[in-house]
Formats: sequence, structure tokens, C-alpha cells
Amino acid sequence: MGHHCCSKQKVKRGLWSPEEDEKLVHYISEHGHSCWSSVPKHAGLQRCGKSCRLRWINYLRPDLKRGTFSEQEERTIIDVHRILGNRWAQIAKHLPGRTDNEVKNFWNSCIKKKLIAQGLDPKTHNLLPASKTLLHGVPAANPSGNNNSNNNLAHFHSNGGAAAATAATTPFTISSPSKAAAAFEVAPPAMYDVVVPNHHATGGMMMGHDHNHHVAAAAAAAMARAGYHPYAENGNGGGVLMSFRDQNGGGVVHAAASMDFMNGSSSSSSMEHHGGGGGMAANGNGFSASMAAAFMDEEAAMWATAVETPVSMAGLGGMDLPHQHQQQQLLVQESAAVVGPRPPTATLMMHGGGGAGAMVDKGVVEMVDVSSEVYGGGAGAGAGATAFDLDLMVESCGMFGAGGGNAGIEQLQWDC
DNA sequence: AACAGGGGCAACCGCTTGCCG
DNA sequence: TCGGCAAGCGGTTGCCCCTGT
Repeated sequence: MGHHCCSKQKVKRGLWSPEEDEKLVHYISEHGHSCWSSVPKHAGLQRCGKSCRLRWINYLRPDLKRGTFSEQEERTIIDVHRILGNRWAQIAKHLPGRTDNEVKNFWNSCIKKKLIAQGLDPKTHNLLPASKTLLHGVPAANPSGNNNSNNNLAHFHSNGGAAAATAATTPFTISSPSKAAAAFEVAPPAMYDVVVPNHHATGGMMMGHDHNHHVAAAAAAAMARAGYHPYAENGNGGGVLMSFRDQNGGGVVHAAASMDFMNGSSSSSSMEHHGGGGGMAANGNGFSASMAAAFMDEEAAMWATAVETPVSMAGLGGMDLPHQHQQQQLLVQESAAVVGPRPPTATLMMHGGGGAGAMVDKGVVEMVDVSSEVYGGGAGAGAGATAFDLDLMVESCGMFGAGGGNAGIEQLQWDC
């Protein structure tokens, strides 16, 4: 039958022979592939251009990395997938030398099963209903039986620490064993319950922002008002709050990125690591540096589906956000239009990066002060570095999988 | 040794997107 | 603005190989 694009041609299908590979490689290396539809003809192949393109991209490209995925690559995939979903091409961009097809196959054949084995829904990265029940002794959270993350939930994953809070109409609180449950109002009457067990590093990240200033992120502000965190210093809605309880490392990592959204400016971030390892996710359990990267472009904003919704979760600090208000709003609006079926009530934006900064200016997203920490290396990042192309970072909001190991799941205490 | 079943991977299909006339 | 074309992308299929019986 062949592709519709080459139905008139007599094309071969199925596996490629070494001779065909050789022809294609030889032709591409000499002439490039300015027009794939003409490649098979000129290369002497009985294939359609589409097939040639796929073969080249997925198999013959010289820069491809073959072989099994490393643990770090696996973590990266999981981390990025949590944010981007099944956007394999975008995920693959964070894995140099890997193709979307490869990532997709690896996910479907390996990671998916691992997550399921861990009691995680591979689609949402949330606890499967059975796990929720098991862990918390409460009935399945969703009366509809739908475990879709689009509905009421808050999830804090230790393996990467992406803190995603959705459903602004749903209440949640955050509590930790070291501090009594600090109920706070996110967006009245929003409230979640997120219980973080002792044995997991926690990535409780809150970025506050005044609701009247476009990028509403009242969570941190609410936390600040509630006095949840000593770094909740900006009671007017600004400020980034992060607390990483690193029990393995024996310390608590505090990170505070002071941002003044009110003025559209920010100061550099600061971090304090009280004891323990060398910084965020130092033991590999906490909020991975991969998640720390900037979230300032459309893919960051894709999480945000409602400009007016005042919940935003911040990643690590180190931001520089001039002209941020308008830009963020634009991004949010754009993504809201593009992304489609995202939680209609949730706004999630992750910003900043461990030691790195994200700058938004005139529609251009740039990473500044890109250090090894951004890539997940460095003392403050935990696991080893992954070299990512800066363009990719800019393009796809820089989700860098280098953080800690998959320590498991923070317990969620479902109120709804 | 033969067979069945399952897993992994390469390739295909079809829809979407972007570009250009 | 519209239509055609090429490329991009994600989901699905089918083949091959490995393993267990």
C-alpha cells in the first residue's frame, strides 16, 4: 500500500537491508536531505521519502547513541515525562543521541512497567488508586474513579520533586513530620493535603505571587501568611519557598529565591543547606536538579491553563525575570490555547534552576548563568550532569533529568 | 529439539503543523 | 485566505529474538 505521500510509487516496505542503509547514508552524507521526497529517487532506493527520513532519523544518523539507557537517562525521561507527558520528541531533546522513537519504546517497554510496579500511574505519575488506598487507608480519592490528574490532586514526587498542584478549587495542605500540618490557603477555598513522609526528601516548592499581578501564585504567599516556612519572607505574595528535607543527608536544604513580581524584577536566589550533602537533592532523593531548570517558555506555561488561576509552583531559585509579568501572561495565554485539555482550574509554572537563571524578555527566553548545576551536575545538583544543548533548554523549558534517584512517592493525603 | 508466549524494537500509519504559492 | 505539499510527531503494528516449557 505504501504511504499516501508515495502511493504512486512502487516502494519497498519492511526492514531495511544493509545495502539500502548504505545507499541512504552515502547519499545523505554527500547531498544532505533538503527534500526527503526526492531522496529515495536520487539515492536509488525503492522507498518512500518518509521511510527514508525515519530510517535516517531513528537509525542511521551518525550522532545517535545506541545501546541501553543509563539510569540517568531513565530518570530524565521520567522527570520530563511527568511534565510534558507523551511528547516524545520533546523528551528526546533532553537526551542527546536518543530519538523520540527510542524514548517512546523504552518508556512503553520498561519505564512504564517500573512505574506501575511502584504503584504509579505512568500517565499521570500519581499513585494508582489501589496505592492510595493502601497507603492512606482512604477510599479512592476520586468519586468518579478517574485517576486523571486533571482532577483534584496534588502530587509531590520525590524522584524529581516536581510539585504539581492542580485544581485550585480543591483544598490542600502541606505537612511534614517535622512540622505540623500547616494548612494554608492557596486560592480560597483551595486546599490540599500533601503529607511528606520522613524517609523521603521533599521538594516543597512554592512561588508566591499576587493574584492581581497576572501570574498568580498564591500558594507561597499563602504559605508565607501561614508562616509555614521560615523563608516565607515575602508576605505580599512574592518570594519562592523551598524546603528540602534531606534525611539521608541529615539536613534540610532551604532554598529561597527572592523575586519581586510586584516590581517585575527579581534578585538572585539564595540557598542554604543546613547540614547534609552538598545542596539540593544531594542525596539523590529530593527535588532533582533536572526539575530545577527554567520553566519560562511555552512548555513551562503549558502547564498553566488559566491565567487567572492563582496557583503556581516554583522550581528552584536563581531567576532573573525582567518584564516577566507580561511575558508570563502571554505564555500562559498562548499555552492555554494550545495545550488543550489541561486542568481548567490549575496553573502550574515552574521556574528557575539550581544556580541558574531564566530570563524572559521580549518574548525571548534565555538561560543565563548556565552552570553545571543547571545540567544536574555540580555540588548543588546531586546526580551527574547531562549535557544539554542550550537551544533545547530554551526551546523546551529545560527539564533536566539529573536529579536524585527514584526514592519513591511521598504520601498523599487525599481530602477529596 | 520443538513450540509458544512475551518483550523489545524497527517501521508504518495517520493526523497535525508549517511553509509556500 | 485557501489548498497543496513536506515534515514532524505520536500511536500502533508486526517482526524477530529470547526464554520457558
